[in-house]
Amino acid sequence: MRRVFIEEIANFEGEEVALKGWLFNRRSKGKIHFLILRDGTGFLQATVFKNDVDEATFKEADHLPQETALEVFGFVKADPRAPGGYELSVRGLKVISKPLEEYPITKKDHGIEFLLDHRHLWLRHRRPWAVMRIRDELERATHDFFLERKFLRFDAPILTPSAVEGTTELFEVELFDGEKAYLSQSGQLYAEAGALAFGRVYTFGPTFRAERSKTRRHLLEFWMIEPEAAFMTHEENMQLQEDYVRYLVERVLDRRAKELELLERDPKKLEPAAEGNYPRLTYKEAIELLKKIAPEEGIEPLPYGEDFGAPHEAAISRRFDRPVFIEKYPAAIKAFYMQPDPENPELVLNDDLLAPEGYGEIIGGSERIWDLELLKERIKERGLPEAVYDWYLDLRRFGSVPHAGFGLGLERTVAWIAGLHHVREAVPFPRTYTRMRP
RNA sequence: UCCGCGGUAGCUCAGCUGGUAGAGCGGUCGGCUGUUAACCGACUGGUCGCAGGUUCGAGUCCUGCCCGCGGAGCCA
Repeated sequence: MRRVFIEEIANFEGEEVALKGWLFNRRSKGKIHFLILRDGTGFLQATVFKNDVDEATFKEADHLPQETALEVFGFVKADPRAPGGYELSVRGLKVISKPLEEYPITKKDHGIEFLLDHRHLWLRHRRPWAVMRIRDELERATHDFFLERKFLRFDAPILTPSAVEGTTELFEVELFDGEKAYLSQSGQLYAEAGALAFGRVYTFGPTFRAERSKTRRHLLEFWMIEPEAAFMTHEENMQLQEDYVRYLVERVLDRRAKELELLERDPKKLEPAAEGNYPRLTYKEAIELLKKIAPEEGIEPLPYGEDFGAPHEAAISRRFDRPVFIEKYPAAIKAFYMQPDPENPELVLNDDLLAPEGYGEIIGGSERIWDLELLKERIKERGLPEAVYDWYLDLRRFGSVPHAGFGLGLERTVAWIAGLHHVREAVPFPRTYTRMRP
């Protein structure tokens, strides 16, 4: 008998098959038991009729606890009463293992604290199932997109000697004899080295920020995709970002419709993002827009020269049906390595991409300073230790070229596309200011 | 770090001006031939976050601490 997976069950209508998985839920109706099975690829209803199986099997099926591991044999039937349109008409079953204790996650009413305490088990349930499959799709789409564009996958180190931007808090790691290293907060500087070696690269890896942040947009450990390309201009950088995000959304709409439906995420809200034509505001225009909409959004307008807070970003992003760029910020509030705008050296050639519906920033990018003297000057101005950037300055000493790149936060992108309230649901085992377990 | 809210059964919560600890869900057993978080009946279930104080008496009032949740700042 052929072993099949729930995902492909429709291909086996009328056939007798074997299914290996777990009991997700059980309902009984006298002479029929309904077993809801899961096998990782999906969820399927199995019916056990009294007349279809021997007496012992019928009785056993009515007493299987939730999360029993089992192998089920039966015929695949199309039935409109079955969720998903197909069900398994059971002829026999074999228990592989029974739970030793009562399974803690029940059918309803759990708070987020309890669920996160049991994240290792919660992952078996519908919502995490849908979210993780969307995350997986975004990861695969990322590799496909950059492969098509001839970007080399380039892994940046995780243990690093110092901060990239010198501002954010770092997690310290003890090496040998009192020597210290830090967990990477960005692969960007290394991606720049890669861009000058391979032309176009992207990193895809974990990054760490030791910030005592307690918001729906922050994790201590998150995954970032950081493309970097030699000779790429600010304009081309923004176009690449738009193409990339568009591609991600298209892929999820195309291949993860079922998961979106399960999450009650309306695909119509994502369709504009799959079309492109992302609006572009300059920092100055964004400040003006905020002045206009502040009263109805119930926020304070922002004086020119200050960086947007979360409520400002949310307010701006709510005005558009698709992601919106904000470009050319004042140099003073941005990182040291950003290239000045030739039209106004007070500004830099950078951009943030804000996801709609109030989700806010998912990308930060810029053209990088490629002139050695200017870069040295900026490092000095910010009071950063020049010695640690010595190798980075080498990139400007030997065959320096204009180049640009950006970083996309994976969990924030998953949260937006899947319609989640908090990024902690966008990663299998979230690490936050208040949570390190399981 | 700051502001706000909370911690009572395995889970989600109620518990009024202080007076013998409650419900629903879950679990177990039984019933039911199409359930959709099924339904019906019975049974099962407590260190009221921790420590101290006030009181004849504290889940309830007071003080301190711990933990969590929501938000801010910082950022992707």
